[in-house]
Amino acid sequence: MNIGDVAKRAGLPPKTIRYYEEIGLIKPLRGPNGYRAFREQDLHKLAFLSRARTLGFTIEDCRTLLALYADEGRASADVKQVAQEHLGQIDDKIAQLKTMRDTLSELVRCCAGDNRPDCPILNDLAAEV
Amino acid sequence: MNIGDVAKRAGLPPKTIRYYEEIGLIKPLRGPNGYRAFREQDLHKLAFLSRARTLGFTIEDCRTLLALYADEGRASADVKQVAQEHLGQIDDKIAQLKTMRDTLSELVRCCAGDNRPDCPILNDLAAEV
DNA sequence: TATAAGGATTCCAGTGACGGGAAGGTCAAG
DNA sequence: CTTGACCTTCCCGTCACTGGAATCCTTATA
Repeated sequence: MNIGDVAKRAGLPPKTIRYYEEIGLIKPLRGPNGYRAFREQDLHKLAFLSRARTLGFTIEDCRTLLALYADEGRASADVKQVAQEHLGQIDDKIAQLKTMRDTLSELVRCCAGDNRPDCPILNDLAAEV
Repeated sequence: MNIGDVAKRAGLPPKTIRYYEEIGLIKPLRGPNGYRAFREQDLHKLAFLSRARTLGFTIEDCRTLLALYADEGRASADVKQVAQEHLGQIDDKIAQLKTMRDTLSELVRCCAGDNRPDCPILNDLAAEV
């Protein structure tokens, strides 16, 4: 398979696939013409990566997860730990965004949004320290 | 005021303040020794920026907001629009993170987390495309 | 007065995870 | 034989900083 085919099948841009090779996540073979020659196992890894990235895992997490996946003697506890830490970070991020949203939506609600200059949003931003 | 003083008062690292000058958000004066000489208005702008960044506005948004703040003849509608667009992006981000969290927490819940290799998290990631 | 600390300066490089685009090689169809 | 669709590598840009090196200025202390 050429990169275009795996790209479609894995749902990843060719650029991303080349990048994943560059950082050592996958190691596709090469044909005599210099083209990458992807095997089913490469596609499988790429699909794994695509899914993991969709769930927000970092590239380093993905590396760890791929290693655990390849390790038949892994403990599910190790996988769970990676996922739980990630989950914690997602929760932190959500909490942070919610705080922003609450403040912002209140400010937006209070703003007349007309052609006059007075604006509670700017007033908030410019509030004395 | 030297950069260390404004940094403390505005709650921003000196590095960030230098960066803000570099991209033209602030224009502090210079003393004869080459040190930046911050006026009250510079501090005020930095506090504004600090607050706006806390609310998640991009640097370009901040630039727009500072310009609107400086424009006595602004329409609050313009400010409101910037805030509303940002609010929309925050909401999108939250929704995306929530989707991740829901999937992830379910996977984590199903994972035994013991010393056996079988793991629903990996099974999900490795699911056929 | 020498010196040492602590702050200031600039400049360069790196972050994460790619994306854009140039310059060029390869392949299948007409 | 040419066209166009692929593929290759290489380098730069993203966003908003952060770290670190090398150097300069100021202030406090021995």
